[in-house]
Amino acid sequence: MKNRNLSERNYSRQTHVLVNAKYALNINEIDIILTLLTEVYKEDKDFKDYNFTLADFNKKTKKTLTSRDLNTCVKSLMSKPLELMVSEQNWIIVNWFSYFEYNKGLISCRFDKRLKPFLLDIKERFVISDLRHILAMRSSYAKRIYLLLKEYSKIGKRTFDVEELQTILKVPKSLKTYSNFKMKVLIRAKKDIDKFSDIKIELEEIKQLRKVVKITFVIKKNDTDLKTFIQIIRELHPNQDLYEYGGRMIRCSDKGLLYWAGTLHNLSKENAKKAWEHLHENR
DNA sequence: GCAGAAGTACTCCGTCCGTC
DNA sequence: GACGGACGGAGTACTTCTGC
Repeated sequence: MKNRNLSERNYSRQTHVLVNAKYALNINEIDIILTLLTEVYKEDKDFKDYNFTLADFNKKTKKTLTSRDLNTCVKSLMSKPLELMVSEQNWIIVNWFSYFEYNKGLISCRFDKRLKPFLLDIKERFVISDLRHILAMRSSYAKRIYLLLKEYSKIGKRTFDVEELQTILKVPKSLKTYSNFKMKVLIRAKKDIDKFSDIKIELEEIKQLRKVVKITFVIKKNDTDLKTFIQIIRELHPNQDLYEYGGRMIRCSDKGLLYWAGTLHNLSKENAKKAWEHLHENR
């Protein structure tokens, strides 16, 4: 079996149809899918078998999954197909993966071939997402809503019927009640998206009498200031390689100071300022 | 008064983390 | 990598509030 570790790539693309598919997954299930989507390349003609170690997966996602966790997660994932609405007269119900194997620490899997039109050789509307933004979010609904809104970030807003959004997210019965839905889904999603992603959202409720029937998400570029950005890096990526400058890797200490990974010496004040501005601009 | 939103408290279960 | 306990998020149901 050819072994190929996970790449350091963080970007993936999905078609509009796939982003808007109806499915309900928990955090780890979504993270597994989105992590493996970063291994799908634009020029790929077909899906490959992805072979990697559990340690490699944990390294890329900053998780600490055990083989037991993975087993639970994959079993759950394989029992939750997604529903793709290609058009009004054309829908597909399919699993994300055709198989998932774990053997002595080595994981092997392959996306289901039915997903090819939605992940390979994409010509229609698609969404590019940065795995780092999505992995940081704590709510599974935040991850889904982020992808749904990312597609419309250039337009600046997206309106959903409340019921339509609940259907796409496949929320349980108790979250069909708007107050529960707002508190457990919308507000939590806004909090995570504002804090961790490249967009910021505002919620506008459209009512018929007293009933909220539509929600408009107003989408803005997240201009999180440098101070907050440094705080996020301190919290989420302490002592990890951030970027290479002049052949040397730069890291951030848990105190928020940038240092050279090789020598452990702090950057000069001037270099640190330039480096933070570079990281902030390219976040 | 009624319908729907808002708020709160509770349970359950998955995830995380420390230990081995 | 496995295990067990702690913790927090998800889900649920109930009461209170608000506006038509």
